[in-house]
Amino acid sequence: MSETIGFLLNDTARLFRRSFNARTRDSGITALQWRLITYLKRHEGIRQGPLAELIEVEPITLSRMVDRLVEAELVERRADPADRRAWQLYLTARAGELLGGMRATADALTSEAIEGLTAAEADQLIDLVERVRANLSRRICQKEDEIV
Amino acid sequence: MSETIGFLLNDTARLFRRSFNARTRDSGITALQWRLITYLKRHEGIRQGPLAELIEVEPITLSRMVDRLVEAELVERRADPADRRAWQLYLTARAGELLGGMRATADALTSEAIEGLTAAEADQLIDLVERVRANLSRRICQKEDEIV
DNA sequence: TGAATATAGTAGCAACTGCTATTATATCAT
DNA sequence: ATGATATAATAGCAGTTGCTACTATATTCA
Repeated sequence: MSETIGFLLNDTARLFRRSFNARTRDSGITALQWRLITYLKRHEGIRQGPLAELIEVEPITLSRMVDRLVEAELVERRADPADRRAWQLYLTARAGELLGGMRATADALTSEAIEGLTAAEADQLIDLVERVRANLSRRICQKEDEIV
Repeated sequence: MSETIGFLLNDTARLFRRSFNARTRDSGITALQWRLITYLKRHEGIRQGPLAELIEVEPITLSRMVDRLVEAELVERRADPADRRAWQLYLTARAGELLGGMRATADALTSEAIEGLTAAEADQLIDLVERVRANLSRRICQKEDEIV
């Protein structure tokens, strides 16, 4: 049964996404797009590479998410004056407008998800998952090759 | 910060998948395909619908995973003699051969993921995530509509 | 300065996921 | 028995994710 943790986390994360997306379908924005926007909110002007590293996805994954957000007029790419290969990312005014409602939705979903957990248990959940993430994140940085 | 749990779970699950896939690339089988096979191992002859419900994905999602596994000659669809709309799913001999190696890989990855956690903490992690999953799963079954 | 190397980002391909709509078959009610 | 409804599975469309390979630009070092 030792594979349970990985599958369990995967299932739970998927249910989270599904629930969030079901509630925000009208807005046309998904859970993961919203997440990207919240990161961007605190790092305006960041380049794609560092942002990809920050949220631990591959650059190409981020690139495509940005494509869609630009298409939806939520994010703006501006040329980096210091490096002609790079883009700097900025939120549009429209993104700012969306943030409030999304936040309320996310808060409500989170409350429902941790229903029945004490505050201490919720804290511990976060702590434990963060430790697991750190373990896996370290592995990824080692590129898996050295492990065999 | 209350959206953290959802994102945290999502990130961690993704890192899990990535790590697993990096180790099993040679075999040509992904983490999620392997998971489906382990379920099938214990429910041979099950139909697609009930299996989709069991692993809590949409029927169409399962249908496509089965498509690929059939293509890879790991799963076999047999017509249900009692219902001409339905398929019964069976593992092939080839799937059985793969299971052993995969299991070892999954076990190793799990150990690394929970490195630094005591046995009690690992148990608690599973317990807490399962409770969250149950909360979300209940929501999904209510179809989200009644919640507004 | 000019060649080798590194970095920022993207293209093609493919797997996973779900929504809405559709087809084929089964069941139920009249 | 037949018409209405329900169920099993799939088709089209789209978002997320990552691998490998590639282009364009920057940096380094010889």
